Amino acid sequence: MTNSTTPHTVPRASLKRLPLYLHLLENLMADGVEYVSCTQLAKEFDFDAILVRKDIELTGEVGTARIGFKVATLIGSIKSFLGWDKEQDAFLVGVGNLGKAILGYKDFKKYGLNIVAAFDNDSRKVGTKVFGYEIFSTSKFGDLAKRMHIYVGIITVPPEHAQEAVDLMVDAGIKAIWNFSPAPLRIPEGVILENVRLTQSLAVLTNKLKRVFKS
Amino acid sequence: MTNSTTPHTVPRASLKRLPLYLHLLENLMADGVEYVSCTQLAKEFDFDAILVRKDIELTGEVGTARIGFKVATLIGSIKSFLGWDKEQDAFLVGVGNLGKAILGYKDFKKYGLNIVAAFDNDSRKVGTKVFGYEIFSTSKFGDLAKRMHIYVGIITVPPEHAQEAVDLMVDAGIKAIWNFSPAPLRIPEGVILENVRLTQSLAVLTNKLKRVFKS
DNA sequence: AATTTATCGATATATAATTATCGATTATAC
DNA sequence: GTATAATCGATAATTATATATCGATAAATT
Repeated sequence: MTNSTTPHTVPRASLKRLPLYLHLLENLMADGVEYVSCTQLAKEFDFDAILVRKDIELTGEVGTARIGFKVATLIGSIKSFLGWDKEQDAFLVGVGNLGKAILGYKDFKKYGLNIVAAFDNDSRKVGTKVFGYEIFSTSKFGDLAKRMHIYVGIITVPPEHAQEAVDLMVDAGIKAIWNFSPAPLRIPEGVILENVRLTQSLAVLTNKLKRVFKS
Repeated sequence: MTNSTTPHTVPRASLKRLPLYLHLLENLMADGVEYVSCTQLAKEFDFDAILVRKDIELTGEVGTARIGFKVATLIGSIKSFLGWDKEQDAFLVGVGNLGKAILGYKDFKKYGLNIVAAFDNDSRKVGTKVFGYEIFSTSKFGDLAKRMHIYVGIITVPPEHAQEAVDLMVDAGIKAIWNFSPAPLRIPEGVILENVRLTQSLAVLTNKLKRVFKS
């Protein structure tokens, strides 16, 4: 279950495929399926079976020939490997359209992320509630983060305020930042920054589309 | 400006870096900067300068030694390479929290994506307006898409309805699908599918965080 | 019980992506 | 004017990632 031979560098690509497997495995589990092979998993995603096996290998899980992996324990291994087995509390800054959408998405809890409060600069928003979350003034961020031992911050502010939000979070002892703003951000050594950039994904789409129309 | 030596396979990673450069270049342009070198660009993102040069090479743009690239023409080359120089009309299906957030994000137009209408199954939503977009019944999708020559579809429905949305779009002649649902989707040959999976990004974040807390 | 088949883990190969090297070029400093 | 330094494009080397091969193993088939 635990992995004693974890390599120093986990391929980012593998890390991104594991949630896909997990999602499918949970469906299989719900359907009462007990065992699954890499071949089966691979078929679902049009991946190479060996690729899936190597990804699973990262989690430390071992399978049995001709049978595959036990669905229930594999789910546990992947969750544990991703850090989704124990809940991480998080604060969100920026209650605009995107911030609201994230607050409204209840499933993050299944992925170990528990948003506990939201913050905004706009005094008209402060004090209101969004999907059950009270909106606090950003001036309260540091105090509350320290008091509640929050280490994860989510940034959904407009790009021109994104660096401010980062600084606020860093000062408050935030260790990992999930950033949805398109601005390039500066963070000190030791703080983790993970960006969600919609325009990057759009770029891949439109570039491919361009070539479709060309041919 | 145009690129006669485009390789068959554009590295996806390059495609995702180009919008980063573009964003920065537009800021430089606004500041009146005329020329920029790969070294400068690389410094902004903590990339290797050679990596940036190779990415730019893909767009077909050529620079001059000791000077670099002309900001204005480089912006044009990147936009053209990404297919962002001419507008693509798009339909969005699924006006929930995320769908609304995307409808409210006006900047996509800058990236060549022009959302023209939104669709939802929920009869209570049909006929209402969200950020100026009228919400249509999904039953109207095919007709309107064909009539308006729409080739791009955006999926922001709950995962259990995502495949339906894909089928609807494919039947309507949609060529490229930008999918925000976490469900694994089946598409026919020739249709482009680009997924935005928030849980993948979250996986990278939490896995890194886990290792921070371990050490 | 022997044979076949699917799948495993381990190791090796191939492909893709990134980084390094090098000669050429052009502004800046002397 | 000549030397110096920065940066280019092109090519080579390195590293990372994905795929292929192979013996071992365990169920299914005969």
